[in-house]
Amino acid sequence: MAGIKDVAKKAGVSVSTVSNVINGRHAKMRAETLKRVETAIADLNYTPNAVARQLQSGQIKTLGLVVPSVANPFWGNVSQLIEKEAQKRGYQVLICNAERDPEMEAEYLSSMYNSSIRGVILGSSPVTFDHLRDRVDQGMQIAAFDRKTKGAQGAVSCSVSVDQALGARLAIRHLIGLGHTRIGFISGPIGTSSRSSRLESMQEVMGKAGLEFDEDLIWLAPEVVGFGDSQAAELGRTGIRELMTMDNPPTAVFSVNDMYAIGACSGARELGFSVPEDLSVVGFDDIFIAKVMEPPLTTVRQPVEQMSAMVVAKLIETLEAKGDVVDPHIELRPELIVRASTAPPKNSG
Amino acid sequence: MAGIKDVAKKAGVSVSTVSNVINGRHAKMRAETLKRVETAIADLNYTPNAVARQLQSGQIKTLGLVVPSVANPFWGNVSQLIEKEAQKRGYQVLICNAERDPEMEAEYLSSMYNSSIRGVILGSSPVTFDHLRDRVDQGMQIAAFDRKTKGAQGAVSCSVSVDQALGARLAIRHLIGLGHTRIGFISGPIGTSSRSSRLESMQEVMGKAGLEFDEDLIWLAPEVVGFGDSQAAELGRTGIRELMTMDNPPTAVFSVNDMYAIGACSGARELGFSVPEDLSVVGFDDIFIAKVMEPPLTTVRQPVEQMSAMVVAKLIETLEAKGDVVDPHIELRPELIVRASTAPPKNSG
DNA sequence: CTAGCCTTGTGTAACGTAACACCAACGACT
DNA sequence: AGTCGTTGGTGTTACGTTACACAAGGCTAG
Repeated sequence: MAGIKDVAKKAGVSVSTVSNVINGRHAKMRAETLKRVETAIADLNYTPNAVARQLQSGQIKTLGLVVPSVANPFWGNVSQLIEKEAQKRGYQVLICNAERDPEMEAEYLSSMYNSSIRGVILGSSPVTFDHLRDRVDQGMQIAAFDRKTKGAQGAVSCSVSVDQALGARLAIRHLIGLGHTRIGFISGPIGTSSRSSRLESMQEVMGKAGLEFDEDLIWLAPEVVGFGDSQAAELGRTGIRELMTMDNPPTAVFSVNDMYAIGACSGARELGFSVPEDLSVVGFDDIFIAKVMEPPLTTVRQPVEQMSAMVVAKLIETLEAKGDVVDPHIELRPELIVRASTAPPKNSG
Repeated sequence: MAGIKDVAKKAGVSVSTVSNVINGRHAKMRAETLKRVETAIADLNYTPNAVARQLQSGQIKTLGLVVPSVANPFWGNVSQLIEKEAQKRGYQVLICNAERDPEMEAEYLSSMYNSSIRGVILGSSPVTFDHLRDRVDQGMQIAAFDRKTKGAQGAVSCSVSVDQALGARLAIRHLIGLGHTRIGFISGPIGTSSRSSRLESMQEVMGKAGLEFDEDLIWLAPEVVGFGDSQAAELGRTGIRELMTMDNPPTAVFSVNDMYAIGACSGARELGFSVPEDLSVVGFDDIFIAKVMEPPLTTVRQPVEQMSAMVVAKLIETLEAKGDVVDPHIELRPELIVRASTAPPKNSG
């Protein structure tokens, strides 16, 4: 409860002097005065009020981070990496679970804006940015974690992402290379840029390979506003059940992320199919579970450590730069990690 | 950038009037005045500055949440549940990953204190509270999510947890009931209250059952300051390797949480042991993966939805209450979920 | 006719800090 | 002796909001 004034009084100096001490500007200060102030601070157990500081300076060293849900280990991991990187640079991070709901997203951004936060990382960015337009106009800097600018209509000032299309290509080519021709796709609603890229790229690769692309093999979870990712595995399970009980089921399936893939493996097993003998499964992200599950999951790895470090760097650079940031849009290459959940289809082997 | 003054000028009223409008105190206001103010607000795209509000009121509707790491799906899930519950009551949540490091914990608490946050939920509470004593003395209210007051020395003002000892009892009795006599324990460093409760209870149950408790069967990960939970599965894998390559390996293992259990299953498989035939594994928490992994994991479930709702309620009540809170310490019953990772030991079957 | 009371606002002092301009004392130099 | 520069500070304003006391004008009642 002690304020700078109390310290000043106790030390017998002015508030300005105390302020100078707090902010390390004691170069031209007598050692004795400095010591008096420091003792007063210690005696009163004084710590500067961050709120008042902020109001005065107008600055705040906090970054916003909007993710679908930290209940998904991918986003949990990313959140922690981003927080750590930001901390290194003296920034805090405010994590928000927006559950891919544009309305929540808009609300979080407003609330951040009102708290003077001016830099936000969007983990899973929406297809359109209309709902964030006002914030952008007010000067918020938005960094995207999953897309390049395409379609962002100038709303995004920097971005770091994996080449989504390449990721899907790697996955599908791998399956085609194994001899699969009927390949399914399992995903939640296509409400984000990354998801639509992955699906489109899959269709393209199959087309180029001269394979028929059966629309029935695309399974999308029903559109629910505000679902967390905790149910993603459940949805994957439901999806694979519907796909595998069709007349002409797929022999392989590409999941939009590892959570759905885990669910798909589990669901297939329940129906008596074994992975990879009866069904090959490829995921996306390479969350830690992919390696330790049974069978270990073949998946497309995103280099999250590198990506996290880079978004934080780019966003802070954007925030602090006077002029333009060099090379604000970075796209990294994902990597296919082949493990044991994929194999040639039965009848071809 | 528009402030309340700009609005006042534009609407031709005083700042007080604008403030009244913002805060919904327009009961005794002429409709025409109200409308003028509202139009001015809309025209200027004005939104109140949260920082200034806070400074003025001294109040802030934000709760701190300190967890080991949101990279662990258990804590990711809990974080989201707590955030949701807090939101219902008009509070925001500031999530911090302290990685079970007392120093980080202390730093986060200080930083929160300086930002006027007065209520904090400690997800995984440390064995001692010495490093937080100063904050408590300054009036911060701490809610524990994993223990009753025992040992908290008055530092914790409310708590909601599962009966840790009961959870361990359920797990060990289940294994004993199946005929196991050599039961291992796998965990990270015993740096938290919940972990030591679980281990102690395990030893007690085995003693009462007349079973020898072999100290060699306790595997603890090496003490590393500031490890996240992302490596927990890896550690479980390492742990089971060491245990299973002993001269007289265990036939069952109780893991301090599901992450270690997943790692243990994976590590056992790598050595050629199958779960549950050669080794039974019991986890703790019941994270979503437990259900979908292969084999599905037998584990002790914590009712996290209920617990999350309750801590938030108790903490807010503590914060807002004038007097004492009724029944501030709640202990819920965990539940053993028997799935397929446990079976009778080979030689007994 | 005036005291008293509503109605509908207004003016100003906080909240805790940082920035900026300013100032007293003293020695050195011309 | 007067001027200048340096050292080591000080006083005040502003940040954007809310709270609280108060005021102008009209209406009512005795």
